[in-house]
Amino acid sequence: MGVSLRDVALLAGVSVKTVSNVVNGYAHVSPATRAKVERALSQLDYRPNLSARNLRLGRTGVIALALPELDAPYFAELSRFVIDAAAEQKWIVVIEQTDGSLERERRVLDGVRDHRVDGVILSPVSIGIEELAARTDDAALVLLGERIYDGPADHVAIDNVRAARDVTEHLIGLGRRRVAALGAQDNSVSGTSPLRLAGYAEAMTAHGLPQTIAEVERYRRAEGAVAMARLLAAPEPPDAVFCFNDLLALGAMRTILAAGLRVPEDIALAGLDDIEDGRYSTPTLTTVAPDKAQLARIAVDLLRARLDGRAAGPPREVRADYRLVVRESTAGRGAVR
Amino acid sequence: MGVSLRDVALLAGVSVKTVSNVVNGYAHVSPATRAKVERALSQLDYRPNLSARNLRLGRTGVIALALPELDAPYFAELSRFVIDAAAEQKWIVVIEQTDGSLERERRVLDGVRDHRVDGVILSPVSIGIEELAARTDDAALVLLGERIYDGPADHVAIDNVRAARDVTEHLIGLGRRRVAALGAQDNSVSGTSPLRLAGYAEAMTAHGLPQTIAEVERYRRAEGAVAMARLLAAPEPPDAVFCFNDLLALGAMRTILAAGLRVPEDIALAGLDDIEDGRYSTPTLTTVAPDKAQLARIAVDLLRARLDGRAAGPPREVRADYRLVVRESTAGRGAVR
DNA sequence: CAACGTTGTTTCAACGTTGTAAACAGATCC
DNA sequence: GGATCTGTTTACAACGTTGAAACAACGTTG
Repeated sequence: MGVSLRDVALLAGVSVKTVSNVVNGYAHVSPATRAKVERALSQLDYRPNLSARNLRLGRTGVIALALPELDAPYFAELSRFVIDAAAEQKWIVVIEQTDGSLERERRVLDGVRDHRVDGVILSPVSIGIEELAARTDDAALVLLGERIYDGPADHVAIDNVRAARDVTEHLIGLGRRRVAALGAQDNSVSGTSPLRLAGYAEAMTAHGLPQTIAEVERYRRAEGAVAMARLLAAPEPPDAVFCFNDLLALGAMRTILAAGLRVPEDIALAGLDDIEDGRYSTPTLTTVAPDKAQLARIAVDLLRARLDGRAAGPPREVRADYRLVVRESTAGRGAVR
Repeated sequence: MGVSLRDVALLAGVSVKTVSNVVNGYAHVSPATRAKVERALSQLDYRPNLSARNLRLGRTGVIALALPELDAPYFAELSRFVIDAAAEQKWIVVIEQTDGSLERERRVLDGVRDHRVDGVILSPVSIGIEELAARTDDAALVLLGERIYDGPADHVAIDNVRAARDVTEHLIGLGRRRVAALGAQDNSVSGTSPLRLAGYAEAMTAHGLPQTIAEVERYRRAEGAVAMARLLAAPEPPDAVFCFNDLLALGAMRTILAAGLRVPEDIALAGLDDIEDGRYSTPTLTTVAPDKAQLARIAVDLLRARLDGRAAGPPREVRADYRLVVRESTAGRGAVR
């Protein structure tokens, strides 16, 4: 085994606890001993044994962030923000990919009981409200995203319905009338698409416009491209498309441009997520930008509240901000953001 | 805190150690007590405290797998195999993305000293042999990939030079004479490209053929597409291209097809990595398939050897197998694999 | 029947850390 | 000179676990 407090104490000629005090920055240590200890510390290159510390403190200092997929840019970007927000609490984040599988989601939650992690931030896909409610552990848990509202745990998300309505309104505001929605899903695993569809429908209905809906299986570029091709093949192709996320929009954009049509002149295009790629596409992509940093911070704060104040309290529902970012794909090339 | 052995022991009316014995499947426990204990165990839903166990055993049961990027399909696929191989040792794998940054690579190695992980499987990019050799910790470390050979730690990789030569020979064997290499890098961070370039050069020289080399910055689809466009624009475009990985090849394929040329009739195309996408592209992609499962298993085995037998021993160099997988992109559509 | 082995169970100590409380030294006060 | 306070340091115990050793009960052997 490595160097322990005992070894350092022996070398410095003080008690183990004094070394511990120095390591933890305890105030009342005389400059002389502090110097002495610090010399011994660096001489032996002491590193605290985290297992021992965790055992003593009853906490691991690790939280899990469980997401359905990491290769989706939105989740990858969100991860960064969570890691940063957690770092401020001196927490380490382990990221788990669930693939949306029930078994994996369960296993992540078990991590709390196994004392592997102190808490979990979960973007649930398969696991149900009932099962979450049935869990007896006092697990600190924050739910993320659109799948579960008013569940048995703290929850943070943007207002998807309103966001979708805003984008749709924006497209209608450009004078477009044949505004299509791209990204509906009939496999109801995702909680996202019904909400965004609802927002779209609200806006269209409010303006007395007919709805055109293209379905996809998954939120990926390729699916966006294929679905867009179907829309183009219709007798009356749309003059604007609201894609339920940016990846779909980028796929759709490729199809439109490949067909010799122009964005936004022939078809205006908007997405949702504000991923990096959309800022550098040609044309750049209008989108809804969830405040990812805020989202992450809220999730971490909710977790901390549960961990600190053992105070149970009812689950909290929090909305994160978002803003509509108008770029070239709805404003014409060369337009200023 | 949760349920401890003590709680279970109290309920079952036995000693703490007996409960521990049952939990760990120790042989000499009478059926009667075992049943009694197991009832108490499940009644209280006991979960061992890993911090305590780790402290006692001096091991964490966790290893780190540190890769430059996870969104590259090759690394993503490799991760799976490492996780599986580690699971057989009852090890948990935490995956760290280093982005090839020196600081992150160092931090991963520090994980060993912090008792966060028992060992590390690292695909090094920035860290140098000298620094690795200078590390005083007895860290169990296995290096992966092409960057460092004959370093101060165990190492496993495929024979890149030979693999590259084999592919090139295959292309030449098709009767092609203007065989280009796509994927050279002048920023020498990657250890991969010089090796693959050397293999290509060996084969070309052996057949007295002139070399054509296209450079890229990173191994991504888009770069492959752009580099291929440059090759096509040359006065004498190639009739075969060996791309240094599959992503580059898939990018190149898009460019070729978009230019109205046929694969493999006009230009034969081969990659290296055998990623999923290449099996479903049109045409399917000829490639070198490193035995990823074997690669992963060897890495894990090397690590285990270091952890079990404290026996130091000199660093070991191991070569993993690979095979040339001929698909449509060099064998004509409809050809059998 | 004493010595010995086997099986089942327990006691003890230790892994490295930190909170609590107490001990200690020195300064200040009356 | 004793009491009190402040600042610094220490002894102790405990977190939950498991290896080593001890122990008890029982059967086997010479």
